[in-house]
Parts: sequence; C-alpha cells; structure tokens
Amino acid sequence: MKQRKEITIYDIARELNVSTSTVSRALKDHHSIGPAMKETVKRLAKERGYRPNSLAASLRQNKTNTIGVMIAWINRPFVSSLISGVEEVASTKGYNVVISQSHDSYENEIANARTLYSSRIAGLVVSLAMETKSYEHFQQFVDHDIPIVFVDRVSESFDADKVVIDNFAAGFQATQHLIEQGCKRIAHIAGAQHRNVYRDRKNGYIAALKKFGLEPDDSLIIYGDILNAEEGHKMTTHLLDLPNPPDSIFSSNDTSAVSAIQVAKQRGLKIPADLAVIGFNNDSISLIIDPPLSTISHPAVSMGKIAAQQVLKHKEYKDAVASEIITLKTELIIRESSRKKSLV
Amino acid sequence: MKQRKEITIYDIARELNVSTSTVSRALKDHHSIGPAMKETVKRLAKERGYRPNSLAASLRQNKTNTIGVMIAWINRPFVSSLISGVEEVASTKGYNVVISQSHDSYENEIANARTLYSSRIAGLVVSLAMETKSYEHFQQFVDHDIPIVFVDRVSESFDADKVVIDNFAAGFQATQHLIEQGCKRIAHIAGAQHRNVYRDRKNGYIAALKKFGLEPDDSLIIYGDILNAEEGHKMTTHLLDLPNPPDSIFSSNDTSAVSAIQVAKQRGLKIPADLAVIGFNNDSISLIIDPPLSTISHPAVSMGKIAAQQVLKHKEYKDAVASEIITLKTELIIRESSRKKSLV
DNA sequence: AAATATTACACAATCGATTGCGTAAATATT
DNA sequence: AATATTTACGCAATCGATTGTGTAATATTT
Repeated sequence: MKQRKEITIYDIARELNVSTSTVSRALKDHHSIGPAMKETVKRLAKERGYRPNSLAASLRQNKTNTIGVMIAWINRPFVSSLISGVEEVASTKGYNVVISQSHDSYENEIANARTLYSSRIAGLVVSLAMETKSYEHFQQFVDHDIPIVFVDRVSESFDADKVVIDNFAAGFQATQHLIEQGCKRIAHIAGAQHRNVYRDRKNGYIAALKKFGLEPDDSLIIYGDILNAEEGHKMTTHLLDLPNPPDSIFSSNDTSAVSAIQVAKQRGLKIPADLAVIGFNNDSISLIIDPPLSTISHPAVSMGKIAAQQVLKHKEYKDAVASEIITLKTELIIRESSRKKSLV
Repeated sequence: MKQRKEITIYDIARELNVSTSTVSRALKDHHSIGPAMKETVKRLAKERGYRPNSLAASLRQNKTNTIGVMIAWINRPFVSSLISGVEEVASTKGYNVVISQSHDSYENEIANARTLYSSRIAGLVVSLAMETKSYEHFQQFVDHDIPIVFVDRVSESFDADKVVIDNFAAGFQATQHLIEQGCKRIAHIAGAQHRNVYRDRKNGYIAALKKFGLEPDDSLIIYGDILNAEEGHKMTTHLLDLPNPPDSIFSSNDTSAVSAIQVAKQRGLKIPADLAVIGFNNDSISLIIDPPLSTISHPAVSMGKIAAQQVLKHKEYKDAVASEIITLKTELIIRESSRKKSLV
C-alpha cells in the first residue's frame, strides 16, 4: 500500500471538480462552505489519507506552530521537567516543541538562536547557558515580534518576559532555617555569580547571616562551575579541611548537597549533628540520600507550563502589554539532613 | 532598530539588480556564480541581516531539517539522556529536534505521530508508549520514505531500524550474579510484558534460574505498571510480606530497586545480607542510595546518538539496505547492594 | 415585485526559496 | 578561424496551503 505521492488539496479538488479554496475552507469548517460540500470533502480527504502540509500553511501565514526551547543540558532533572511542562502546554494548544542544547556554551547558544530563527519559530523559551553574558543574539526575535520568555536562568538586562523563582528569598529562608537549628558557621556552595540564580541565592544567604547577627565569612563560600557530583565532593572536602570548618552547608543545588553528605559521612561526621546540610531543587535524589536532604522545592514543570503560556499569550494579543516577570513560589522542605531540633 | 519586515532574497536581488536565483546560488556557493558576485551578495545579505527562511526551502525541496522524537516522558533520566544524544548528533548535522511525549498513552502517541507527519519531519526516533500494542500509526512514515528508528522500547512486529540493548542477556547476567552470591530465592520486579524490554529482562531472569538449577516461582515475580518509587514500595512490601520471602530482588529499573532497599532497611533488614538487590539503568540514584546499588548500565546517550545517525544514514542513501537492528552493550555493575562474597 | 442580503463557491495572488532550462559572453580546442 | 566548452547569470515554474475579491444563485426584506 505504498503511496509515494503525497495527497494535497489539489488532488482532492481535482477529484471533486471544485477549487482548492473550497477544499481548504471545507476542511477547516469555514462558514462559506455548505454542509454537504464539507462532508464530501472531508470524507474524500480521509479516504485518500490526506495530511495537511504544515510547512506550506506556515509559509503562507507567516507563522509556525513551533515553540523553540533553548536550554543548557536536557538531561538534568530540573531542565527535563521544565521542558516537559513546556511540551505539555504546547501540545494541547497544537504547538510543537523544538529543543536545542547549548551545553552551557555561549557559541552554541548563538548558533542555536540562529537556526531557531531560521525555522521561524512562533516563540522562544530560554534558560541561559552558564557562559552567556551578552544577549544580542536574542534581539532578532524581538525585532520580528517573536515572543521570548526567559526561565530560571534569565538575563537581567534584556527586556522580555521572565519566569523565575525568588532565589534571594529562598536562599534567605534556607539559611535562616540553618540558623534556627543552631548553626553558627554556615558554608555556602555557590555557582557562577553572573547567573542570577546563583548570585541571588548567595545574596539571600548573606542577608540572612547579617540579619541574625552572624558575620559572613568569605572562606566559607566556595564557588563551583557546574555543581556536579565531582565538584561537590571537591568543594566539600575543601570546606571540611578548613582550619575552622563549617557546622553546616547551604548548597546551591541538590547534587552538590548530596555530595557533601557523602563526603561528610565518609569522614565519620554525623548528619545533621556535626554537619547540617540543605540543598536546592528538590530533585529525586534528595529523598534517596540518607539522611533525607532538606531542600528548596523548585516548581520546574510549572515554570515550563507558565513559560509556554506566556509565549502563547503574546501570540494571542499581538500588541501585548509590557514584559512581565512572573515569580513562582518556592518551598522550604525540611528533612533530616538539617533537623537538629525536634519540631514543636 | 526594529525592522518589522523580514529580509528575503528578493530584497537582496532587487537592491543588487540581479535575479533571485543568483542570490540563492551565491549564498550557497554554487559553482555557476562568479567569485565577485558571491562576495557582493554575501556582504549585503550580512549587512541587511538576512536570515534564510527554512520553511520556504523545506517546502520547495520537500524535505525538512527536523528530526522528530517520540518518547513517553521527557523527565526520566534515561529518556532525557537519550534525547540529549539525538540532539547532539542532529545539531552537528544541521538538524533540529522536535519532541513529543505520549505520557505512555496510545491515543497521544497516535496524535503525536499525526502532527509530526504533518510537519514533514525528515526522520523519526521512537521509544514506544507503555500502552501501545498496535503500530499502524507509523505506517504513514514508511509510506513516504521517512526513516523510523525505534529505540529501547521497540516494536517486534514493525519492520524498521531498531537500537536496543540485549535485555535478555542483561537480565540473565543480573540474575546469575545474584545466584553466584549465594541467593536462592530471587524475586523479580517486572514491567508490562508486551514491552520488549521488560519481557526480555524477565525471560533472562527465568533462563538464569533454570540454568543454575533454581526453580522459577511465580509468586516471586511481581508486575508493575510504571515502576515508579511508589509502586516500588508497594511491590517490595508485598514481596517481603510473603510467607516465604525472597532473599534477593532483581528489579527492572533502579527506581524500584531503590525503593526496595528503602523498604527493606526500614524493616531492619540488612542489605545485602538479608536482601540483595540489583537494579537496571545505572541512574544517578544508584550511587546515592546506601548501600550503593548494583545495576546494569544502559548507554542512553549512545543509543540516542546512534538512533540519530541511523536516521541520517537513511537520508543519505535513499534506497538503503534492509532494516538494521543494532544491539548495544550493557554492563553489569556490582556494588554493595548485592556483594555478599568478597571479590577474589 | 423590486431591492437587499446571504449562501456557496471559484479565481488568482501570495508566502520565500529552489532549480531546470535558456542564453550571452568569454575562453579553450582543433 | 571555426567550433566547442565553460562561465555567469536570468526566466519562470514549483512546493502546498491560504485568503481577498468576485460572482452567480438563492433567500429575505419591504
């Protein structure tokens, strides 16, 4: 049953002795087509296995049904959940999702932006590469009214919609929690400081220390590049080797927090008695490590959904309002890794 | 600098007083265009910020630069790694990747296939939904020479390229390992038996039992639906509540294996002494659970890369050979959760 | 019954890039 | 010097769907 040739509306039109405009309109229930004709056209289309060529439609209408997503690495729990959210909303609205990874490289991000622009995506969801410090490659989208929504790792300077969490507040909250548990020397595993998420978390941490009368100590802040398990091990080792080691760690992500627990346990330290630990993200690993890891929950899927909704909203209302910054709630999740005092 | 209008080759052509064919050819270094003209065209194109409209090109050439990926859930470690591999290969070859999730639903898978076909993807990488038992929705791609490559969760009956691991051998190996550690009552956490991966793992398990003189016991095999943490807890509880409980578990995935360890530890059982556990996938959680989980490593990224390469290969050699089935190596990773005898 | 409105369709341009064919000029071949 | 070849470009059709405009035929209004 191999049918080399694709069926087009021309084929349908010819066979029914009507025009292509009639076929086109009949297929999408245009009011100016009579019910009998609609029926006939649809029936034949189905019979012949007609499949609309969305390329042609997109070209003609000058708009596609594709949402682009630019992220650093797909295979990170947070990111894949984010994409999942985008895809879920997109697909229910009839949009496709095309993804491209920057691998945290600025060069790649630029190249990806170019390709996505060439394929005339309807909108763009971006979480920035770690390296990126300049944002001109996003201007082409703005110039052509293609909505951009930044998510999580956003640009402060670039005017566009943003979906974020309050990293400062979350960092503050996590630190406050450790202080309330009686911790005095709280270390912080930080990320690249030109990325909002890591800088804000650190600033929240510092603000909390100050507010509660603890002196921030630069030697207790250590900066990671990618914050993976290996880096986490190294950073924790460094912290614990300090002449005056910390009694607790607030890590910018769960991966490193888990590493911290592993290193500490290996050295015979008790968690949380000797070292209280809190992470960030509420990845599934936080429930698997022993003791369970306290963390900040990060609504990844929701962020993806909302980002997609923002894109579509801008499509709907062409001359939309000014850029919106949507801040989602985070939640402090207290588990054993930091619980030194029993709850009331 | 807002430029509402998009620059097309017509604009370039008009400004240079040449034809669009010349512009088109100049931009892609066609031999019939003189070097001076090429230079002029390229310079102006760059100056005006020309970006090729790949929709138009795709329509005309009747081929896109997009590879479709159909998977069940993006936010699963194995799947996101798989996609990462696909994307990596695709992007270096100038292809985009569009993804769609079935959420393990047959209906969704059909709808996704339809949309992807409509967007005239160049090729398709598929890992089947759990529900899917019938494969007609893939026929449209075959009919129109769009290469399909199944990955991991493949269809046995549908003739197409497949990239898999030897699930039977891996199941056999995992079970043999437990037997060698002295386990006598080996339970198995299985998945849906119409999906090759789970059926083959179970068959490998049974074959190993038989080969080494252990009688397979149906009461020791329990079937999960989605094999998530919650199910894992329930299934393990059931197994351990058996009048004659198992001394070891081979789980079809790491998630459930980890749950098994958690449940067992909570009941005061020692791992591996009282219950040896081995999982499948080598997810990152396998290194975080205590004790570290033995497992079968599963080359997810490679599978994605190879799948993408197969798609592109078929694009290159139009009248390609028959369908290929590529089987990748797995590796038995022995960690503490199953190591009852010290290594030699 | 005349005028107006509605229904139901066809015509043809359009989106932007590609490409087979045609042609004039320049260069090479015999 | 006559012919063949190469170089360098233009013309116009094409991919498939959409859509503004035009026009009969029928229905509704006054």
